[in-house]
Amino acid sequence: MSIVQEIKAKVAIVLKEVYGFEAKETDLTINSTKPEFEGDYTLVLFSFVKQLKKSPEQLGNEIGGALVKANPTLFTAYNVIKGFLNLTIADSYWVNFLQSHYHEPKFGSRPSNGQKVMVEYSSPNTNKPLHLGHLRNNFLGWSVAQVLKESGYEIIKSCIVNDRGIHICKSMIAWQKFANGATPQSTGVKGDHFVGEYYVKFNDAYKAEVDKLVSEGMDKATAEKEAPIMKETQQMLQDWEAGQPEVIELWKRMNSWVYEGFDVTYKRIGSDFQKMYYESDTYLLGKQFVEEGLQKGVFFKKEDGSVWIDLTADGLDEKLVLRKDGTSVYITQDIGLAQQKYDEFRYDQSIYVIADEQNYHMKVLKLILQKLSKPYAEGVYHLSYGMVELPTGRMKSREGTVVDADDMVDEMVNVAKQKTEELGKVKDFTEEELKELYDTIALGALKFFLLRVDPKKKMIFNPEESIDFHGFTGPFVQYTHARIRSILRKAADGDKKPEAGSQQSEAGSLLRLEKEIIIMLEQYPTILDQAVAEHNPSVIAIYVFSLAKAFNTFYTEHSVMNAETEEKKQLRLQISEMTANVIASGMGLLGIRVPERM
RNA sequence: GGUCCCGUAGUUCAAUGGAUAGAAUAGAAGUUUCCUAAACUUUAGAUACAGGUUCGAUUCCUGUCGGGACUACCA
Repeated sequence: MSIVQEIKAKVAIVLKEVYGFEAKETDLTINSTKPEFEGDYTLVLFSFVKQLKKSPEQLGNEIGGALVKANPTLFTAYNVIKGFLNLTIADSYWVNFLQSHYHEPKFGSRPSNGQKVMVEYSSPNTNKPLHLGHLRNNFLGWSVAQVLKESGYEIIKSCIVNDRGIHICKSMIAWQKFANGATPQSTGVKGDHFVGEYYVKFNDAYKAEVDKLVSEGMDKATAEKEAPIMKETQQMLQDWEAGQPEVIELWKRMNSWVYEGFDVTYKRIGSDFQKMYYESDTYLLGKQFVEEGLQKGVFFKKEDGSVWIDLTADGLDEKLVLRKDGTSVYITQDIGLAQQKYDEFRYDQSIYVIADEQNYHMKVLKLILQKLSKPYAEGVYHLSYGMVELPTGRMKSREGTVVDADDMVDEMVNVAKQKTEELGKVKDFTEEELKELYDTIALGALKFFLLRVDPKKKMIFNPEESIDFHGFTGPFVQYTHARIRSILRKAADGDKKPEAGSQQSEAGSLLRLEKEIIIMLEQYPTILDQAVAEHNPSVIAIYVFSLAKAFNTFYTEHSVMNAETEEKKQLRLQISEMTANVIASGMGLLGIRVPERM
């Protein structure tokens, strides 16, 4: 039980015994006490002033007095300011907490709760390389999965690859026309980038053809349909669906280039999946549900044979689920895939990490599944995240403003290398160690940058200002960790190691900065609960930064190894060790490694 | 047109309806015979606008203004 829960329980007892008032958990608001007041935690009194018909001051004094009297070892003091009851927790409580947990590397993790959650994320198209937006998706999906895992859920990470469709055929047509048989091997270009180049070439050629037709007097809409290269592409899609061997072979060949490229990127950024789905396998799956929906009266058929669902009662529109030619659309495929995932894994919850431009689509998907009475419908959760934008607005591939994922990582590694060399603190590192350190710092900076913002909100990335290594950043937290590890190494080298429980209550009263850190450490499990409830890793990033910041302040103010007494030294070593552990765990949940030295 | 989201320091981000709206960065001024200065300290700077609900509103409601997404027999 966290200290806040404990305070709430004690307050509830007092309210009942003194006033005969049954307080609900939600009636009680406990906040951290503002630094300008005396105390650690604060009970907000206004909410039951009315029911108890007393002034806030009187109420505060009565409750405070009763709390201290009933729990003299937990509360040592209280004061009332306006409607706020500030409570001071006994130092012995904090020291006791520290001594029972400082040596746990996995403090905060929970045992299995038997729930199974699928997390679908990344979901790339095989016609172009990953960009900055994909990185946000990948980091977010991976991190949310990891946070859930740490909290006791069984996790299956999955990925649906959009490997077919008109956009894939565009790269294929362009390759046929312009490549002269070139390959990633012959050109030395990474496979996904190689294919992406032909996607760009298609668009250039297409635009030229449209412009030409328009200049010959055709209107734009017609020209866009009539451009020869587009007609060829559509023909190729039909050939693909018909299974024409040459087209299939080219498709496989080009996709395999892309996968080789993706593998490199995924490995580098730490994305992994237990289950891959390919749209080429799943795009026909949903059709059987059309019949089911018609029978259940959930769907209806129009005169032309197309099938729809009426969602106007739910505030949405009519939505097509089957074309008049009998082929399925995107939403139909998603229904099929949801069923296939459920058949295979029997999940309790299925999280889709998809950008917020698809909010409407995902709402429709869940509604349809509910109306079809699917047992898994309620477990469908759209983890909607905002787009990464440039200061000038959205990234547009046509305008060449897309920030490429591989380039981004490369650039970060270069900055990390340059910075590290400037500072010259790890001159004794081997080539290998240096390489690993640069990667750790570069990805730490990038992941922290993308995860520190609430996922729901769109965020702006300015390529002009490269991602900083100072302040509210990954490297700041990593640096703090390295500093602490340095102290702990020195302590281990020197005299005896600290022993749990041996110094209880001998360290004297806690200094303000010591207590501040212990209070924060105690809050870590509560922070994890919040991250789970909100599907939001940013609360961990913010927390871990605050903790590192608090430690740095403490570190400047007080010496660990040259503490005033041996007892203080042991206490501070315990604070240091636990802070390092919690930083490492929290960063680990963000997918960020922490170095021993930097 | 309809549905939804968003407007907080110069900039990028915080704030379960709670105390004097927090950080970071950029700006100004400082700190290194002492555990890593990728650090620390001090300073200045913001809730788009107008109403309403409330003991209390950045937060909830209404309206105005501004920005964005979605609204395809594309995926």
